[in-house]
Amino acid sequence: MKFNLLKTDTKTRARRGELHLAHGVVQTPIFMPVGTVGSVKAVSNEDLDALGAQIILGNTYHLHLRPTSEFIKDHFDSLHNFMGWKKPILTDSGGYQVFSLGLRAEARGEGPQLVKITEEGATFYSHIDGSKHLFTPERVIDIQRNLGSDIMMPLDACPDGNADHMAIKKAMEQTHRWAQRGIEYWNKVKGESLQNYFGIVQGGPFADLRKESAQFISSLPFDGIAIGGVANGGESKDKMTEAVEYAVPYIPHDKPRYLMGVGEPIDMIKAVSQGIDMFDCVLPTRLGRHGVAWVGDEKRGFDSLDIAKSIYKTDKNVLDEICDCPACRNGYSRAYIHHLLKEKEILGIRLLTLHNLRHVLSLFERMRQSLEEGRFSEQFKSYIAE
RNA sequence: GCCGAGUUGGUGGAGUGGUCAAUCACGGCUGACUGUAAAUCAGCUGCCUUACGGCUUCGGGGGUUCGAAUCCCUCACUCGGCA
Repeated sequence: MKFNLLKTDTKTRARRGELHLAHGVVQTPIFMPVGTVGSVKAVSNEDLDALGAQIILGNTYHLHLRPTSEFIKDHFDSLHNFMGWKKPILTDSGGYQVFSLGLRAEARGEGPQLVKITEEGATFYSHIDGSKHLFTPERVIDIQRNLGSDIMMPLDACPDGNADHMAIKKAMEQTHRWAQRGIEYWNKVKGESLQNYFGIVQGGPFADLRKESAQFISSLPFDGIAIGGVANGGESKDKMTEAVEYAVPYIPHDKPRYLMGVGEPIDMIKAVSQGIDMFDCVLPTRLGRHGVAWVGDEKRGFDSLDIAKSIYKTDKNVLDEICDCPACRNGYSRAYIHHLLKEKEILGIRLLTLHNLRHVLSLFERMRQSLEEGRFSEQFKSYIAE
């Protein structure tokens, strides 16, 4: 893989780059829509192309359970062929799923027996049929090799962000040992593979742990460095920003940096100013399905509208006057989309999903453009980190 | 005109003597959602009160009863059937 740094902002750590992958070049900073089970919910590949998506996510956990990575490998050779998506794909490792399954089980009082983490890996039970599975650093690489993604993520231990220092340190150290094993395995099997393998920094909200983790993960020959565990368990926005701040200085400049699971437009602008290149988040798609439209921009401010509320019943405006998404460009009114939501017509959530994805993707287009033209910190001054 | 069935909160519709301010669904309001077990989930939804609690309700009026949305009488209206 090649990561070209094209330009660096003079006032912030923001950078404009180019990620060369087997299925194409990704312009950074970039937002990656999430397509967990091999589908960005409610939209097609053609939609994603038209919206300007350059790379999407798939998930090891879900695709392993169904239809299984072996099925995809044997019958279609790759996830790309299976779903018909020609641009790059990043596959997440399932570490986060193991974490969130455990949290859900705990919330239901089922205790931790649903997920068990040992030195070997993470044992968990399928949410589909209850069958028992073991994810190890090696197994998770094999699954992602079967899927043929452009970027693979390693199995990591992803603790509750509100856990104490000792628990988060323990999870971080586990993540490091698994990272080491993953790298050793990958070096053994990768051969001429064009796939890339990123590392994940953990350490929760703690400066010492984030530094230690960033240094350790950066010392391994990963193709890029991700920062994980910043959007789990409802930490405050400040802690999110601080966690990035603690880690970034110890991540080398010549590797792409990926902030996992973030997020909201204003959080991503801030993180770009902190030197992050890549983002993914379910919010634009999930909120779209839940009736919410993201609107606004850095000039007017950002806002979100709950279109299902009755105040929009007679609103003839499009979702966002300045938006160039298919819903806004073709004049679909808030009143009509409100009606579609009330009727539970699938077109409603589809239009909102298209709109929210475009909202985010066009924000990144503006950030890249402003970086190229040297006015990033001016254009986004209200939203960048101090 | 006669016979029968019915009239419950924004809507549909339970309830057929006390545990009923009244199941439930829809609608309404509020909130949540961040590497997707989510086109999902949670709370509120007669009036007053932060709460405890209090108050007025089940077509109108009257009655029986310690006690009625539930039983009786009557009036009004709705829907069937017969004329």
